[in-house]
Amino acid sequence: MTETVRPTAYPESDPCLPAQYVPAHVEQRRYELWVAAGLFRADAGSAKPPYAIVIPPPNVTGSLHVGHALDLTIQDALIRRKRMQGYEAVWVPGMDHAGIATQNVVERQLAADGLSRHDLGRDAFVERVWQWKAESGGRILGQIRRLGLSVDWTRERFTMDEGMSRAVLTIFKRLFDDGLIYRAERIINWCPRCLTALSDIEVEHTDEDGELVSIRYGDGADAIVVATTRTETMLGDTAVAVHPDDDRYRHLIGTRVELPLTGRHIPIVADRHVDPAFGTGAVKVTPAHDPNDFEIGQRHDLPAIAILDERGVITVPGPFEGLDRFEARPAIVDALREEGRIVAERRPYPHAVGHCSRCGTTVEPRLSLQWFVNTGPLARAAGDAVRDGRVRIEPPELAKRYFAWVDNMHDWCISRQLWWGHRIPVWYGPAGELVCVGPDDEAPGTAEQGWRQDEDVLDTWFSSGLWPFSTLGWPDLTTDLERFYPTSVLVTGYDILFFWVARMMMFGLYAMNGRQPFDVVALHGMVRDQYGKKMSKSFGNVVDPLDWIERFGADATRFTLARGANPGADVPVSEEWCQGSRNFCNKLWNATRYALLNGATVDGELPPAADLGAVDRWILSRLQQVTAQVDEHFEAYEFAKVCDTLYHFAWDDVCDWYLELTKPILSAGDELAVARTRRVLGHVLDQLLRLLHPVIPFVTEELWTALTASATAAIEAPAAGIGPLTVAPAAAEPAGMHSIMVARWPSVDAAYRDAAAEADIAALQRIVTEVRRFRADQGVRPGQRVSARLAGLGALGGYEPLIRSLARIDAAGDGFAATATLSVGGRATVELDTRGTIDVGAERARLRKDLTAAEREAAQCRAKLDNPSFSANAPEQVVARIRERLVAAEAELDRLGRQLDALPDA
RNA sequence: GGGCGCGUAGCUCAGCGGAAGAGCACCCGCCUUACAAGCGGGGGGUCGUUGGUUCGAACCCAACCGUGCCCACCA
Repeated sequence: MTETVRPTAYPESDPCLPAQYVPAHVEQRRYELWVAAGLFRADAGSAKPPYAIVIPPPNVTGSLHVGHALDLTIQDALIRRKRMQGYEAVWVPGMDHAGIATQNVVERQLAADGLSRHDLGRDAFVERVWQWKAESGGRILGQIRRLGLSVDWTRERFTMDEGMSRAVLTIFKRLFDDGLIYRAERIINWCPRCLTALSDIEVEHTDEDGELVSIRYGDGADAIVVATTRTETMLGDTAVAVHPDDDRYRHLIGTRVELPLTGRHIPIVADRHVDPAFGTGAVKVTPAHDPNDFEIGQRHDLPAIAILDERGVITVPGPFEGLDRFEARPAIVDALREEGRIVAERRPYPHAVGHCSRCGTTVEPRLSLQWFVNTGPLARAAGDAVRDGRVRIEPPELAKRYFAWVDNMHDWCISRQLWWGHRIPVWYGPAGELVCVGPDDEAPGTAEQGWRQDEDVLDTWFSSGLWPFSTLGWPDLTTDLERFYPTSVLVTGYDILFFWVARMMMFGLYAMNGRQPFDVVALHGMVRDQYGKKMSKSFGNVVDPLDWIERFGADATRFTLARGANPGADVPVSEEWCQGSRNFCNKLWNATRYALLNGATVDGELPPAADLGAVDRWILSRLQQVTAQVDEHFEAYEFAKVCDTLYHFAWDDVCDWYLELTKPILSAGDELAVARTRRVLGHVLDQLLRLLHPVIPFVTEELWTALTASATAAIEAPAAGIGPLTVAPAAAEPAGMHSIMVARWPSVDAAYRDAAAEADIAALQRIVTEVRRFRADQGVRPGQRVSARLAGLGALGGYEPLIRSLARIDAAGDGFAATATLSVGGRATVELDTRGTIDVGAERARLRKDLTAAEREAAQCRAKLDNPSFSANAPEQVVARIRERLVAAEAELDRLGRQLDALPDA
């Protein structure tokens, strides 16, 4: 099968790429080609091993920020690599309806028109949210494309779509039937602005300066002093509690005391919860407004008197009625003071206060009737799955946090007094019946018959917790579910380890009969600015990934993020670094350009190592090493190391040395050697581009296509340049579209590991660098020729022309006089004729500096070797290495000394 | 109040028991025929402090100082 391929980023008449890479010419077009060719689509029916990732669904509200870009880049890199490795890789995209967040956004829009959701009514409001979802969601999908993410668009899901809703109903019913979902009156976190219950994780604690007020309840001998930061709740007190063993109060237990301002008398009870050492050792008990007090109330059968309405306004008849809770507090303190009840005021008194994570309003503990998940058994299973190794958390340190959370989880309040979300599938009948409805059930009765459905919706995290299996078709036993569950890895920020990961674990294990939702949880950190500061709008350091994509390209943006991504570590980024990444892409572009101009090819077998020179054997050996390292780092989710390894291999080894070393070879005219090096050059770039493709997909695709296509063209029609081409896919690759996406992931070929070649080229590099350094120290102009004699090259003898070319030194002719000698690695020497070029003062200074260094080195080695404990305890290898160092240092000292003596006087 | 992590070159970080590293920034010199989004060379760190373990410590242990994050129903 053949494909017509048209290289696109450069004119057809010009066989060479332009000197700069322009991402905008490539990215969007290339993405559409990939989608059109179906390269992102997974086939559940294939025989390949499965590899699956579900996208952490972004909230439909808003747009993707740079944190998403990091998260998604990592996943794309994993998916693209596995796809190249021959896995059936599926990446399921989708979005989350984000109940409270989305409802807030739409309510704000309404508020701008002076409307509330109640003006529209429930149905119209929800309709309005769906409209917003379409608009906002479309923007996110566009961003996913711009980032080049290879998600399977045929499998896109939304947490509110029909299949997901069935999943929600199904699991709700099952949990209900198993007694793991219940309805109860409890103290929950209440947001008086959003007017809904919140779960524990939706509450953010901050330390605030409050006031600790000590109030005397009762009078005379029976008086008792309590301390509180929430003075206004005293209106709802129904007891005072003391520790049963507290001698100060033992005589009061069972008596009643007057509650100021109310005329009520409340009992003094004994409860072990009270800490006698804190404050006065006596606690006011307000069962309706404090979780601890609620429990004390339960134990002592105390009434719960609610004093606040849902907006936090005092409802108790009297002088404080109608006051907001924060107005009531000072008012009540004043009133108590007037009565002489205030014993002490401590201010400021710092203590933690909970805030609604969505709007920042101080949450109010409120007694109300809500739905809960009994998390006990679910959380235990979620912990065990990690403890017994079925699920691996990466980095492992973060597992401690996971356990701390999962092992101490309270029951989960799942009902929300919102309109946007999955409505709780419970109906209440005329006689107080309660019926939980599953996906296949009818409503038990009509409104006329007196039946009504629960008004509340479920916490967003309830449906997100089903994501890894509901997106694959659950509750139906689909092929996707069978093939791709458990998913391979979950990639997300450590910030939602509790919010989301723990929920998915609980539900996944429960719904899928003990099978975990994913094998690995790979956690990354937060994107920060170049000083490690958190990004914030008010600080003005927020990076918009689209902005970077437009200015530097999607690849540069991705590379910048991946380059900082070590497991669990925060990722600092800056515009300068993104520029650096852009430069790197451009470097690859130009390296390929060089290769194309010099006839690099991927056609035909790679020559066996035995037929190759040291330069080619060296770069191939390095390639094997790098391939192995990249694999290792990928498997450890160490993307920063993947990038670092490839960056240095590409830039230092390939560009700075290999390409330079091939220049003399390719122009030497030995046809066979030229052909072989062209083949190696083609191979190295081919493999390098493949290794980089997961992280920087666009530029690698563009270059790889050009490299593989033009090589064929050069053979078929060397003179014609590059026109539309007919390219046969290389035999070893899967048939289909010619794309690096379906090219095989490089594997290590031990036959090309070559320690000798690596040592030889390392020596060559040292020689060249030494000469360059000498020239720079001496101020020898780059264009100025210096003649030199090389000796002791050994195996590098054949590379003298290369060395001369790179170091810019001429052969020694008649009248050559060695005036300076460089010794490299105790083996090769370079004698230079520096007459007319040398700066004697500079040379003397250089020699003295080197001499001092050598002296220090020798002294250090001697000190070690003279230490009997060292030779007794240190491993053989270490001792041998120190001996070698000493020998080398002494030889160096000798040489430098003689050279210094030989130097003419200034 | 508990728990976790981090302090290595000006900035961001890698190294985690045997000769102090990278990127960017900085200095010097170069339009060397793939690339000035580039090339060559260079300076710069008693690896937070103080003790300890070891023949040997940036690396292990302890304390302290600084810093960040997470969890938290002691009023």
